[in-house]
Amino acid sequence: MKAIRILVADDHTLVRAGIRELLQKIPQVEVVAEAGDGREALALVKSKLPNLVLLDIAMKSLTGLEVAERISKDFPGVKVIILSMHANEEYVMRALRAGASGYLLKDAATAELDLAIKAVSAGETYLSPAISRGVIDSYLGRVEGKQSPLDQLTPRQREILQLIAEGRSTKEIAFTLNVSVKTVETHRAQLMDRLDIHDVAGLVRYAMRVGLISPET
Amino acid sequence: MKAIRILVADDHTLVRAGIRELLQKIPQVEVVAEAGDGREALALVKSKLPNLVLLDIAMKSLTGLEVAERISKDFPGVKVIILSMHANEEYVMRALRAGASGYLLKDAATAELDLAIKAVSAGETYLSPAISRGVIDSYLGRVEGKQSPLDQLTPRQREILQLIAEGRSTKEIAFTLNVSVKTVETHRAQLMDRLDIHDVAGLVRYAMRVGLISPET
DNA sequence: CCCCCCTCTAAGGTTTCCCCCGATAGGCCG
DNA sequence: CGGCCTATCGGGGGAAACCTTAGAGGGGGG
Repeated sequence: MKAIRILVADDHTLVRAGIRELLQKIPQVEVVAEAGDGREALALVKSKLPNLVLLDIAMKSLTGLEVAERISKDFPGVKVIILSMHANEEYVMRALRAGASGYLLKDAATAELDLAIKAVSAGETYLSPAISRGVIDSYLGRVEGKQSPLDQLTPRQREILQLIAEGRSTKEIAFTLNVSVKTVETHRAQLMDRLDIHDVAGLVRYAMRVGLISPET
Repeated sequence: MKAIRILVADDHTLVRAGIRELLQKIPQVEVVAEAGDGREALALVKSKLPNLVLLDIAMKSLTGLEVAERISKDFPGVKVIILSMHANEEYVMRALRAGASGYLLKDAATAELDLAIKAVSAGETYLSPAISRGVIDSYLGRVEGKQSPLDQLTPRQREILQLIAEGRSTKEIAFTLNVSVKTVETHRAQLMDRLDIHDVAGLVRYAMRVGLISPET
């Protein structure tokens, strides 16, 4: 049986290296690339075509959720496991909706990593015990998923909102996304319109509320 | 030469295991124990008497900073390196004051781990480059130290920072405070200079960190 | 099948704001 | 007294935001 080719994406170099070491001890697993942010992760998925991607949820430039969404759209064969520090139900829901096959807490047992990878590779879904509990509860309680406020934005708008909230200037954003400054201006105007927020400060606070960025970003 | 005996404390099992793997690849380093929270770390220091302790800053029951403080009081021979995700200057200062000999960012290069351990074992102090910069700056600015983050701003500057973070425009602020737009601009420029933050988004996040505003504001 | 809506892209023109310079006046401290 | 810090303003030029308009492409409904 051939090895499972894995891409690891996490913005903290040490954590990433550590995970990589752990993975290398698992037989039939090969780490083919590492990414330090969301955009890089996406590019590497394209070029390396891994079988599975381990995505940290809190990354610069594109969140793990955003990346998961694109992967499952553009590369349906590539499995995604979200790595997160938080058992936040909102995150879990968004992760699953974004097409992730697994959601692993960073304080999971080491053995879970192995388990999760094997399960997901086999086409199943793996959730850390601490959160599958919550998902089941919510399944029993309400089937109707409450929609995230971010759903009122297009993916492009979310992306630009995140970059704005990270403090990037319009020019930088335009350069990063390879579009013109005018385009970015339009997106910003439109997303501000939709959110009914008309200043940068409000955007930053909004982005923080919905988890697009953290205060330390 | 005998091995450096190390204790690793971090509440995320996966991260801890990863770090352990990284450490085991360094010659003359032996991981003698792992702790999942602050209290456990302290107990293990007592029973295992390691030469060096790697402490995550964000731990349950006792933070890494508190643990560091106790270690340097009760076991002055035990060196401490703080591991943190944030280059937050406040944290760095508290860590150093708590007796830590090193402050390592989790997004540090893998090689830094080795470097830091060697330096600290030799009685020196190691700070990740990204933060030693800030420490040096602040050393050059004020030798007597003592700054709770907001204390470096004048009352007027704090007031204006808060209004900016609440999303008020320069013009509105000027009107509210009964001063000219130019005055507000000057204050803003000066406070940005002091905080070394050069965009509104950064100001908003800063204001939130220090509690000047809340996400719901 | 065609048309309309949505999304992403973009430009031109106007307005507003930001930044770099400088300046004055009062308070505080050695 | 002579700095140093704080708070207060202004001018001018360049950069950025804002308003309007619009085309290309995808997807759904009549």
